[in-house]
Amino acid sequence: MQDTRRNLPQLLGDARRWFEEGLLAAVEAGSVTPVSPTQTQLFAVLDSEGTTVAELARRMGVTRQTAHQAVHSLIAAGLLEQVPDPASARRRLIRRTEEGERAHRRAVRTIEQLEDQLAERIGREAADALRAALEAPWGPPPSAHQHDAAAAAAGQRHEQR
Amino acid sequence: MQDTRRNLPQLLGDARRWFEEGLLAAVEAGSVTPVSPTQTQLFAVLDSEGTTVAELARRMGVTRQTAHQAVHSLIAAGLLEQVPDPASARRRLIRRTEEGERAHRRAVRTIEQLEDQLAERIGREAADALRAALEAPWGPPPSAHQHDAAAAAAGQRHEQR
DNA sequence: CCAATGTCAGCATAACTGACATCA
DNA sequence: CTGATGTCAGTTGTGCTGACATTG
Repeated sequence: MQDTRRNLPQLLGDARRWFEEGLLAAVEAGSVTPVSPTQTQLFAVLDSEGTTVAELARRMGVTRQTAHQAVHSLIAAGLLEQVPDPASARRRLIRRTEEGERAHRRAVRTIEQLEDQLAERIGREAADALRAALEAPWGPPPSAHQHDAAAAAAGQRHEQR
Repeated sequence: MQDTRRNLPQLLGDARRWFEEGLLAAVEAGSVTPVSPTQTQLFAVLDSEGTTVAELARRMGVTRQTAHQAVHSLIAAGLLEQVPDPASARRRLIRRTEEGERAHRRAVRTIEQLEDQLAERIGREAADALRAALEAPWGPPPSAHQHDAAAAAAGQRHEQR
């Protein structure tokens, strides 16, 4: 039974898992920092100036409540902190603590190393092509109910409901 | 702030979501077949001759129980059926029903169309390069310490416990 | 008796929706 | 007042572990 080559979405999922397993292994080996996939993503969308929970939720594509919970657990872990926004009393900015900053840098370096290792295995060209293809503007998923044209124009392929 | 370019794992995740959203939208538009990501994967690992639940679990990289549950819900939906294995009474083969077969073919076609649409948007070369890079043998995730050498020798980048 | 299989039950986690108080 | 925000629930779905009967 010819499966018309392997499933592209499945291949993508496997590839992501490859990275996440590598990252997880490295993190577990190097420290006791508990890292869930969600927390990884949270760190990825965090900027160093500080961000509100609602904004983080939008970037991750989840609800405020979900983001709130993820942030909460990371605050409990000592990696994030909440500071009042000087510009507005109702907002609270989420920032990395010292330790969170260290953990983040470590994670970024690990991912870079993984990418390098990947290049060694499948060739630098293939790895670069992979990144290039992924970075290209894919636009919104086709036939996804299209008032999203606006969101597409907004540039990202995140949807913010 | 230069984030050393975007996160490769994150890009992979976004790409997969692009496909899954497209598939979901198409399926929802075309029929009432409820499709969860797990069920998608289940169909992907199913072969037309029929397979046992335990085997499916191994292919998906989950426990028998998890696979069993996924299969169960799809049986309830009328897409799969259980038939006794003529070769062994303790085994029961999982197969697609007529309707399941149709749904599967539709899904496969949809994914192909999505891939074509992607090629239109980012260029055929980039799309082919993407697939080529993903299909290349990545090997086991690095730094997954050395007792994994055995698992690596086992061949796949699935782990089967 | 042993090993693999199919299945039932309980638990944990992570996403969601609902509701509400607060403040610009 | 309206709307956005932060937060506290409750709910659902999906995966896991534990346990057990069946069968080769």
